[in-house]
Amino acid sequence: MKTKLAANRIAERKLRDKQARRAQIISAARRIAELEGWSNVTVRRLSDEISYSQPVLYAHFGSREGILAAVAIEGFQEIGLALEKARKRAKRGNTVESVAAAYLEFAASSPALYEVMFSLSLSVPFDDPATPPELRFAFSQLLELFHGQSSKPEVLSELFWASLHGIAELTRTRRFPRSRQKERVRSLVELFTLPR
Amino acid sequence: MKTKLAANRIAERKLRDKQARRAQIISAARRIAELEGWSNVTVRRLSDEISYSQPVLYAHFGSREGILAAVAIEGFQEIGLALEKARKRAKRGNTVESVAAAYLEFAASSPALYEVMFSLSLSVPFDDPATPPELRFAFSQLLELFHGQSSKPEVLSELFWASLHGIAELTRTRRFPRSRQKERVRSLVELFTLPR
DNA sequence: CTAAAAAATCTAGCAACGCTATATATGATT
DNA sequence: AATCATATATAGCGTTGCTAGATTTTTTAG
Repeated sequence: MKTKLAANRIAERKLRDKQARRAQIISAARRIAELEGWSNVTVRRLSDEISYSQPVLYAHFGSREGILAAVAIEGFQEIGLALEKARKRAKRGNTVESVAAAYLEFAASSPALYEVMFSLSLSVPFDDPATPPELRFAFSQLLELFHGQSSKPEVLSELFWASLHGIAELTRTRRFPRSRQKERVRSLVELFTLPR
Repeated sequence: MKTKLAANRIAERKLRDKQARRAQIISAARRIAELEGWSNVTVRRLSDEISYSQPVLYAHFGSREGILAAVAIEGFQEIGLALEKARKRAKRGNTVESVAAAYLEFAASSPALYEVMFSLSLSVPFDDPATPPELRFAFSQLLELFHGQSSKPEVLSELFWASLHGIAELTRTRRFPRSRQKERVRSLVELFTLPR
């Protein structure tokens, strides 16, 4: 009897260790990516950083891409929370602007994270049930914005999302000069808050 | 004297050969990318396809990334021409819709090409003089659309471009269901043709 | 026409990558 | 304390981008 309880505690500790290491790996990947780009996030480099051999990483994530996917999902969770916060904080009628600003702020402040969220081919439709809940939650924050406002809230929020993504991406890759960013956002908000 | 002329003809022929091979390489890269994805476009594979050894490719492009960049520029040239055609063909007042459709059609019909056009870090601002003319021409087609229409044509066309790019990208990576594509485009056109 | 010079091309190999079969060490069980 | 299971490491495979050096081909010049 006593042994069973002990075994349980041991199993729990092992689980904790496992999760801690998983978090370490993800965190190291994010840090390196943000500082040196994703091409420097190699399995060898990560295994160095966490002082374990390579196969340990493969036990956790299966592949290098699995690691990136985990980081991407963390990113979707964070952007979802950021958008929710922005939406709830905003004064009535200001939600679109507030959310747009939060979205672009997120993309600009963690460019590598944002990059991996969309460069990966984990690529599943947003409304698919197989889609990770973090993604659905993030998108639901955009949906929320146009819920009562329009006859086609899905279409409008997809469009809004596409616009934000386009701005974020073209800014990240330096196609857009940062100088006009404020005007761009102002125009965007105007377009999406016009009476319809 | 005769020798000099002969030397000239030889130089010309060499130049032609060189350009032909360059075109072969770019073409092979595009074909493979479109059929099997960019990860299968390796320098060895390309050197096989054109029946030359690897160093020849490096003499032409300097690096694998150089090859991709050349493909990307070809892509910008083509999309520029496609947009110009669409703009000129359109009936008065229909230009926005026509160009939007052409843009998305281009992205959808050559996804790998479109991917490399934006995934690369050749990344230079659009109005920078160092930017390849192919890019500037493509963007000028969008600028043209809002030239008289708005007080800030740059901002509006940047916004339009971002929206199109967002839609293209989120469709390419299957985040957007194709089913609503028509409605998305209709809404987009509405937004950008509203009296302002 | 032939030998030297130049240009074009290939061979062979390096370092780094993702990934894994196999061996070894560590920890739990009886 | 001996056995078993689990965790971890070593070492290596095949492939990649890239390049130094050897070799062949083409051009030039006597």
